[in-house]
Amino acid sequence: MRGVKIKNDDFKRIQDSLIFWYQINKRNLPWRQTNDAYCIWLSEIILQQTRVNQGLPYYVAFVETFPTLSHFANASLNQILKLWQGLGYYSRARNMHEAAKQLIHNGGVFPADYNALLKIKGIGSYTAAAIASFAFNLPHAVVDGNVYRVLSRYFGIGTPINSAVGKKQFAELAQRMLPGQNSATYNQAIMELGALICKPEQANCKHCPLQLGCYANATKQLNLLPVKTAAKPVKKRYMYFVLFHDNERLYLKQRTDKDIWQNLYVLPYIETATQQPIDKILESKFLKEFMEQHDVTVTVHEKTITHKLTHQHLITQFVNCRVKKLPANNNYKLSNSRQLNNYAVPRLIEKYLTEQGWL
DNA sequence: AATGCGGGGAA
DNA sequence: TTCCCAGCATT
Repeated sequence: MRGVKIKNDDFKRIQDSLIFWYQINKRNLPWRQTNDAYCIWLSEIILQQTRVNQGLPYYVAFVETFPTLSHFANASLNQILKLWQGLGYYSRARNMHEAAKQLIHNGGVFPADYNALLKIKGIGSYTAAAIASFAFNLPHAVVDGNVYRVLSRYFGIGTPINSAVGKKQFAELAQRMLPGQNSATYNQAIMELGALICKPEQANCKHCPLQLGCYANATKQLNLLPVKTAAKPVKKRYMYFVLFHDNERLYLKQRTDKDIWQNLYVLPYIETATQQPIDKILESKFLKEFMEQHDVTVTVHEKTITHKLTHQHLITQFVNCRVKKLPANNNYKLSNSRQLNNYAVPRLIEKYLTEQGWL
């Protein structure tokens, strides 16, 4: 990588090129039609680690269902989680709900100040800058995955973006790059360039407004930048879910541990340290007792389903246990098909229940 | 500084 | 398959 020597003269040209390109090529996205802090906040949280195409329908649904901060704050967490279902990283929904209640308690307005925004649950450096910029037109540079990519490639900066040093370096550079005028448009522009042109793979350099002067383009190192320290290998988990039901109602359990899917509902399950033949699971205490006490019709879903999360792979298998009448149980919540619509469940469970005709 | 947290789209 | 997405909280 080349040494980072940047003349301030370069900045004006880069800023103007980016903004000019953006005005012509920007996507028409609903959160770009507003400067309402609540809507900006909602969109930014939804878009954390989430592509626009995936988050867009959720944003529309949330604005529709909860038009204002106070609507959002007054909803129940379960209601919010249900609407969030399928989007992942559910702590975002929990943090938003807490933040909303807190904000309403303090008068119901978002602070027009970067450091005050930073104190709000679920708002980190990126989101604080985004809200400060897009809602209040304050001069704070956003630094997200797009910005890391564009800056590291253009300037040839090889500092790992997930190191403390790298974060500081890129944050300072991004802030220096920020124009005094039109900073909000510039922030949108550099992210849009990263999303549409300076993509992780197959960057479209031929149509890039910054191709002249771009280090990675000149040296053909697009695939080497940005630098990121290696991630840990994914962990494997083995989970066996059981659909206890009587055709009318089924058992659900809400997850409470600091683990995946916190606060969401799942079917009763057992987890094992290693993969087990399903017969072994059927003989386990978990199922055996139930089968001895009831007249059970067992149907095993023979194929295992691997549900891939970013940091762990869940090797799962489903068992259908039908009884004549499902009794109440202190460990589980009874739910019929209609009530099921009020409980947020992980995608994995949603798919199985849909397959089985419950959703 | 390291770790955990979802789900899906693109190549 | 692999990568990574408008990141953040916790330890």
